[in-house]
Amino acid sequence: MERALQNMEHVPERQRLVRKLESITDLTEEERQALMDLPVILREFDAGHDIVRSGDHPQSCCLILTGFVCRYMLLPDGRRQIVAFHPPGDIPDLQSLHLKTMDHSVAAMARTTTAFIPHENLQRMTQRFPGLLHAFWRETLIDASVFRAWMVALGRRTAHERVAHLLCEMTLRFAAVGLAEGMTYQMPVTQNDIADALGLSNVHVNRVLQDLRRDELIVWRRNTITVLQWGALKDLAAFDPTYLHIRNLPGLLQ
Amino acid sequence: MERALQNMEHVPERQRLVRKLESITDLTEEERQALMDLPVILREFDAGHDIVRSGDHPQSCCLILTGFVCRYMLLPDGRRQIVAFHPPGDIPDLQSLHLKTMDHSVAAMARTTTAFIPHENLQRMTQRFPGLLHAFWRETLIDASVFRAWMVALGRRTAHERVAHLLCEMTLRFAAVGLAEGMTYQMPVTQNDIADALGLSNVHVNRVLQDLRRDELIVWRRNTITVLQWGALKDLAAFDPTYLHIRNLPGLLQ
DNA sequence: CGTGTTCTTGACTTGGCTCAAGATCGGTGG
DNA sequence: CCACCGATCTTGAGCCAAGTCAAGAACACG
Repeated sequence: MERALQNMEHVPERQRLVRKLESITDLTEEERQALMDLPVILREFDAGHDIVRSGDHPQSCCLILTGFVCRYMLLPDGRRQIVAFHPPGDIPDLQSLHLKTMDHSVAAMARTTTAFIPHENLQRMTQRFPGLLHAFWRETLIDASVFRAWMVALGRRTAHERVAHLLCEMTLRFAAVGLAEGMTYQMPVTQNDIADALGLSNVHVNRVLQDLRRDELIVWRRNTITVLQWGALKDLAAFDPTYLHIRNLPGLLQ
Repeated sequence: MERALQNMEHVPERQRLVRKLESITDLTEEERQALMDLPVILREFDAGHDIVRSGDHPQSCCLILTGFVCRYMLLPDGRRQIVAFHPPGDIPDLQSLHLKTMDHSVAAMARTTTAFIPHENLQRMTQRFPGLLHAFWRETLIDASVFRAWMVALGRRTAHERVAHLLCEMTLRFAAVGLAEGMTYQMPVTQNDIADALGLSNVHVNRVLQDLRRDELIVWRRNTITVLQWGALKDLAAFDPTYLHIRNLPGLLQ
């Protein structure tokens, strides 16, 4: 269930953290090495299981190695709002370094491998490498920037625009960590999950997706998404990638 | 229009920053002093004017000394989403330290005095006092936490719940920086602004507010808000203050 | 091949929107 | 001190985007 990572294990997966950080900031060779050498605990989670729970006081942060994860909040009567999605390379609860009580939960959307990094190891590393401290701060700031973009979607976009916007965002984020092949990527979410992320009902999400498929903007079969007409999708969403603060966007996706 | 702050000027207003940070973290005497001694540039803004604009590359952060400020984003067709409100003591664009391009704007909602703090001064101070660096990081993390709470409101709460939730939040935040007298505070926003913050129309906000007044949960005349029935408002909003990460909440407001 | 999950469809409902007009408020200048 | 004017608030009527409910189809997986 839970064990320390051995040297040379999961190297490509761990590099995704480096790649993620390098998509938003500069790292020195030393910093890259420090990240790869960070002692972590491996844990696996099945789809639908919570990785961290609202109210917890975590002692470590979880890096997603494989799989897919969401963060969500529940109202007392069970209404759910998904506030973020996280592909591999992300650390969804980085904030727990400073905010001791979790105000939301993190859940696996598919079978997920996580590397738990004890807070003390992170603290020690950021003391030694202030550059990494700033990289992590920057990462949380971009997190917040994405929240703002979602707020605009939730508050002021129509259902069609919201779905298109989410698809644009996820396309870029998967591409940024090297998990897209051209315009195709794997995102293991149900229409219900999309609904809870976009403040819609599952029925309505279904109808919107049918429209997008009918108009041949996307293909979405099982967990595989392909964007057929990036320009049209971008226009529909009024998508402006500035808020992702990704450097060196792939040319295709400008 | 714009000038350097003189010693001994605006001391109570500048202390609000200290007070704000102390509502969420511990400061040493040295850190408090460093904050008070920080060289800044004073600027005044009239209601409705932008303080920072989307697309800008600011070289300083703006501390709100007096007045009231919002952050907002616009869609190409003019739809507006307000993503945050900031009473005095807040630094709404603290993120510009790391994210060079503003992805949203900051606007004055009433005549507002700001203290612009050059990035280099902030950098120097946080190098000297790592505790302040962590305080500022923490502040941006709480910012993000508030965004998440707003996302839940925008995505999953009814109009009545949204309005009640916003009122609960603002009551606590004004109280935390000493700008509330009991359950009364001054918040210079129009019903239109509330609508743009909550993803509603101004007409509907008007009707909801009438309900809240009829049920004697609140009084709202001009810019003065008084919460008459904190318990009932809290229940209606299903308000849980955890997400504000405020230490030592006033007992009244538990 | 059976079973639970996810997707799809239709029929109906509704919360909140739009439009438009009138009332009220607060600040300004004479 | 009052008259005026633009901004804000209020009200009513009609509408529509998206929700709810419920049942059936397709799918994935053991």
